[in-house]
Amino acid sequence: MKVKDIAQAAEVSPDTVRFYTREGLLTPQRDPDNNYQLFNADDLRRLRFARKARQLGFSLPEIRTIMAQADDHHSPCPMVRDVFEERLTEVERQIEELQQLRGRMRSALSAWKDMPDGTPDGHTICQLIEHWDDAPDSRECAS
Amino acid sequence: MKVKDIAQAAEVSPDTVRFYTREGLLTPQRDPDNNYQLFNADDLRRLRFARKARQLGFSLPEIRTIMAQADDHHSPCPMVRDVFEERLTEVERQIEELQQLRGRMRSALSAWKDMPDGTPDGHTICQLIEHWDDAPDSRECAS
DNA sequence: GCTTGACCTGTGAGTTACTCACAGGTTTTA
DNA sequence: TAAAACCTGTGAGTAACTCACAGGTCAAGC
Repeated sequence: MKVKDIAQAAEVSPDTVRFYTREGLLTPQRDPDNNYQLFNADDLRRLRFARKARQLGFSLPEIRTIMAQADDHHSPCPMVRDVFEERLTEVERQIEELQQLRGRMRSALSAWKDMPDGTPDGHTICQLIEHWDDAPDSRECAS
Repeated sequence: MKVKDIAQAAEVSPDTVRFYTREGLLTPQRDPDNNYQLFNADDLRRLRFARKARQLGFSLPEIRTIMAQADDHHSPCPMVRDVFEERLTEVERQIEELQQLRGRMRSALSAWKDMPDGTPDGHTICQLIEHWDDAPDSRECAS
């Protein structure tokens, strides 16, 4: 398989394939004639694995580590589970944050709509935003 | 006010102040003696406005445009509202996505915990991830 | 045999909103 | 007066790609 083939098979862009290769996640053979990269079924499995791991929130360095451990016949289990749980916590934090943001945005929009003719002047808008209550996460920053 | 003063007043880092200045969001005077940047109350208002707009999801270019329109005595209203509604939609989409991700992660973790001794081998983990059902957003990609 | 188009190669830069580092000048404090 | 704390501009680093460029290779049609 050449770049475009494996890219299509894994539903990613050829650029992503090249990028992953540069990053060492894929290590294709070379066609001695033309120096083209040749990917095999194992490369495809690794690429698909990488994509799914990305969807689950693993970073590329993490994925690289997992793959390296698997290649060395070590179980990447404990590490994977740790990272996984960290990621879950992070995802939950992000959901909270976004939900709060959504709430603030909705009340801003309704404040907007309650305006006399629905088109306040620039001043009013600036005041709306300026008098926004300071983010609830300003206290978290100290961590 | 010098950099550190305005930074403290707006609760941001001096680096952020310098960055915003570089980006043209702030246009301080200069002390002719030492070339230090001198910020006034208006700069502080702009900085606070920018920070709050950022919390509401506006990008720096958007904020720059809003401020420029306000400076020209144009009402930035319609644009602001449009951007705002787009951002709200985007935030809601992100919440959905993260909630689905959370669901998938939780079921992965529980599948994990149901394993015989809680420590499956690398193979099992890889299979867990490899047989992950392809992201629900793979259909959205076509847009 | 030759042109055209699609593919390949490596590399470097752009994206976002900062953050950090560096090297050197200035001001304040002890 | 010396050290600490601030200032200056600039350049690089962050994550995970994406895009662009310049040039090499290959398959198909004429």
